[in-house]
Amino acid sequence: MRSWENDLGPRARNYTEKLRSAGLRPTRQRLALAQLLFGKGDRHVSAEALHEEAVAADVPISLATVYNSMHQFTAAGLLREVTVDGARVYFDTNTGNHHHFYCEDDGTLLDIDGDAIEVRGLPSPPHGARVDRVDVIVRLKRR
Amino acid sequence: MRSWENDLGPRARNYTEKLRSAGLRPTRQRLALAQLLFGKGDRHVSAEALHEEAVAADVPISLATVYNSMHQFTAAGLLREVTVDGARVYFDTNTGNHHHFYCEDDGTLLDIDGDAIEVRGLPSPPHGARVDRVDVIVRLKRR
DNA sequence: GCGCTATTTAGAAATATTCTAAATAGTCTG
DNA sequence: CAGACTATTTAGAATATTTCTAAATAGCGC
Repeated sequence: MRSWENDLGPRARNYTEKLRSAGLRPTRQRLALAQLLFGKGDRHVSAEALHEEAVAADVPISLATVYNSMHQFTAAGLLREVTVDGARVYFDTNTGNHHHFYCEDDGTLLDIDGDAIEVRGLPSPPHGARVDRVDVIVRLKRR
Repeated sequence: MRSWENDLGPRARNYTEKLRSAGLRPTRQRLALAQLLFGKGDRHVSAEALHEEAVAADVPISLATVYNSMHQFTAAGLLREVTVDGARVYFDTNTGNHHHFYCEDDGTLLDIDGDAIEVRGLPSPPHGARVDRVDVIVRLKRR
């Protein structure tokens, strides 16, 4: 038995269902990514980093598939994209109401509970547009 | 007399002073960019777009110089970088307290006066970090 | 298992940005 | 204003991230 099969373990069925209800076939690659992403706590991860994790866990997967899957997960509401610097996109496993601290020095992200924050005085959107989401990014520097 | 010299016109001295007080030599390229950027109202512009404008105005300038200058202007506090989607960086001539509407359909940016908005309940930053800036991005979709 | 289609893949391509080192242009001095 | 000194600009190569392509593979229903 190969390692990636072993690693999926008894939880595999959970993600199988999760993917199926999102309308995504539970392939080995998507199951492995789901496990890495949702297996333990909220995460902020780049495609490149996730690919490295998968490879390190002996899951054979290409970078293109990681990108494909991340976008499919995002479209299905399983992930959210976070853009904080022009350089790369992070995928956030927390899809609930929340915002972010962004540490400009080391590029780390930290969740801020959405219920803790209130944004007042927002002007109404221009004609013909509706508000899709409000993102608050608190940019940090080392003191 | 070449066109870019002509185009700089009587305002050139203003930007000369503006650049000098920012610690930047008033070169022809920087003067032309300053004119394009600050000549009329607040703007959100990408390096590529600004380069095209300059070329269209018969200002001989390379894309590398546009990038260099934008970063120098930003470091000098004359511009601000705005990141809304991973694809590119916008340079914003409004360096005051404000936020943005971002139209996801066509990529346009619109300023929101910073005094109109209040963000309440912000948690204190993690130990050793200070808040550099709070960015509010209101993402819009067509209705 | 068979066949159908979705998915994955390697590698090329596209896009945005940065780097390099050689040429050019401001500025200061006399 | 010529000469020298250094900052700036430049073309083009390099890098980084993400997307595309079309060929191979793998789920899944029968």
